[in-house]
Amino acid sequence: MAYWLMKSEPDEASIDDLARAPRRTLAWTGVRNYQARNFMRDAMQPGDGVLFYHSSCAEPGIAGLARVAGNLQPDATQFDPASPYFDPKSTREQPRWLQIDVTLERKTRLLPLAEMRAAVELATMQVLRRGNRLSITPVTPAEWQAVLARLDR
DNA sequence: GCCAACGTTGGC
DNA sequence: GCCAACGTTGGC
Repeated sequence: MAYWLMKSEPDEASIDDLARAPRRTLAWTGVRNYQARNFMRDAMQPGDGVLFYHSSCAEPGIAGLARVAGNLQPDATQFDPASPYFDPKSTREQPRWLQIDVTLERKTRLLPLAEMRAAVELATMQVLRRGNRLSITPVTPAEWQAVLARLDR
């Protein structure tokens, strides 16, 4: 089993939105970066652990634990001209972008970005790398365990 | 709102 | 294939 960190802007999809969703599951749409898409396509498996991260907000940080539920398919928003994620270069025959379902495991205390940066045992996390902009990044088992240990404090 | 960092685009 | 210009991300 693998682990991931997935960024979401709480204005669009927050941990509470996920908690309120039917079966506590949301389709992860709007990924428009090839590297992140390829993680969904090639590496993410149902059951994988997910650190749900709030970005571009007042209090960025990890807000909960989730799980990859599967159901990989073309991202519906790329075909919708009304959507900010509309991609005119994408076709139903050859879709560019994918979505995958994510299910909430549990909401946690917020683990703020500042605390993550200050934590020696989390220093290797990709999301903390300077200039990192990937919305999906792999998390090592050691990092996962370290985050869990810290969340339960 | 600012700005550094990065990805993508498109001319050549 | 190079690379400058541009757009986006995301913390502050």
